[in-house]
Amino acid sequence: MSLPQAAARYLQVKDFILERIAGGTLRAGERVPSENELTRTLTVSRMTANRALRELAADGVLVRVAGVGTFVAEQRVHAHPLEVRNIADEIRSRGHEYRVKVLALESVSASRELAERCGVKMGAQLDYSLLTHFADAAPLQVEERYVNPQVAPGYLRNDFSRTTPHEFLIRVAPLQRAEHIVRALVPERRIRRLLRLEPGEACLLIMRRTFSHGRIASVADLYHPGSRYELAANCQPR
Amino acid sequence: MSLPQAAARYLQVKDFILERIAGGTLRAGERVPSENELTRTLTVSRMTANRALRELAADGVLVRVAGVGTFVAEQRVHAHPLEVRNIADEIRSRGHEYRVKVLALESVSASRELAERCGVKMGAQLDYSLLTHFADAAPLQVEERYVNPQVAPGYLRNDFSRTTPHEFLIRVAPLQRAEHIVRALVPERRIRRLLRLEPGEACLLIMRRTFSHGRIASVADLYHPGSRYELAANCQPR
DNA sequence: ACCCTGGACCTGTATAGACAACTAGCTCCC
DNA sequence: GGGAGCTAGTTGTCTATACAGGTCCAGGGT
Repeated sequence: MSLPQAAARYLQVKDFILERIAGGTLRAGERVPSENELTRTLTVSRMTANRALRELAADGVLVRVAGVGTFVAEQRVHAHPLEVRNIADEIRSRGHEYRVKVLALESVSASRELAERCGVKMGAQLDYSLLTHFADAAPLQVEERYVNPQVAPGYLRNDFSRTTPHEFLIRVAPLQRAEHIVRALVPERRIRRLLRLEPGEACLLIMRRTFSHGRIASVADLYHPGSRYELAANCQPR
Repeated sequence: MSLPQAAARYLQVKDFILERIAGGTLRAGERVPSENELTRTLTVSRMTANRALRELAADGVLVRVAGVGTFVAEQRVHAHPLEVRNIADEIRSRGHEYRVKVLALESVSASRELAERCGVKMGAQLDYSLLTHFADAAPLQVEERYVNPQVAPGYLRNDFSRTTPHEFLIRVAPLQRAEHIVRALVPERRIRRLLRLEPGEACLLIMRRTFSHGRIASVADLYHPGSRYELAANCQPR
């Protein structure tokens, strides 16, 4: 029986910055408040502000120049092999119209199983979303996602019609590593209906965990209709 | 005209740890000196030691457990993204007995469709094999493969009980590049029976093309039972 | 017109001290 | 014998303070 532990102050500072970037108040190239300004406005010590800015810089979110200031980094493209690409781009690049439907968007308390998968304690709050991505009129992906707000804050306030979860996460919690497990299955009824699967149609499930700041930023189950989706991957051995 | 700037002390501490890991003094799972120990032995402040260990943990080199200590992280497997590993090794490494059954092994004439997929002219001769790979008694992969004898000769004479197609091809036609397409489906009856699928069970299909000497060496369809097989892939962006 | 020097402000680093939360092991008491 | 509670050690965080070095600009001297 304990009060929800207040987030560490350096995390609050990071959130302060990340929210302003995600919300558009701070744009690429712009100057973010200096350590001393943060010390005054957020009443934290300079070392705490320093840690926040330093970690954001290490993650590539900010760029720091000694003697000058700290700036929002230019957006960098994260195209690495087997990156499951942004579903919106993927759909648009094939000449279809992209549309997303938000079926759920809320904060949930982690069950034991979920907590283990997300690397948090049981009962911790996680941001949850359930989306369907459409190519023209046909559903192409059901995305069920849990986001750790400690790592990627502000997820629930994202406007998914403009920014896909993928895009949001890349911006807010720079991708360090991703883990994929791919399975084929005939899914439960809920997913079948959302994907409008034919009876007996299979489904490609990609279970994805993304890491940022050395922690799990997000856990996603991506369901795709077997008849209309395939995953391509190229390997260049070295 | 300045003396070579001494490295920051937290960097010296990081090096101290990294050198001991590289040199074998510290092995995976072993405990590294605590912050207080480093404070004493290296005469740095605890915050400096803390920063060094914290950053190494963020990089995945160390694992820290509050109240317990700091440990060298277990070696991360650096599997090539979506490299489909040798199925025999994969089965054996999970503690199962590997067995293969050769269902067909012959030379065939390429149909129009097949010729296109294999990058040869219609009617060209291709080596064909149909194998089932077993883990203990259960089929884990049905492998249907076409090999271009111009690129990888001698395929039909291979002893598959000793050398998997994968191993053979790697030896005969050095792998230059691989192309994968992954699909989920409920397969045709022939595959269902070979994989002993439950009614309505899905199947993970990996369609693989390997390139050698700039040409397509082999085209393979790898069918896996959805309930007993999953594909793992990790991405380390750089 | 040019230089150059100070000061203001910034990041980068280092330290000492403090408190919290957690863990493992020990002791003590029942 | 076993459970409760204490304790030492560990990580995690926060603060106040200090100094070094980089950058930029304004103002003054040449």
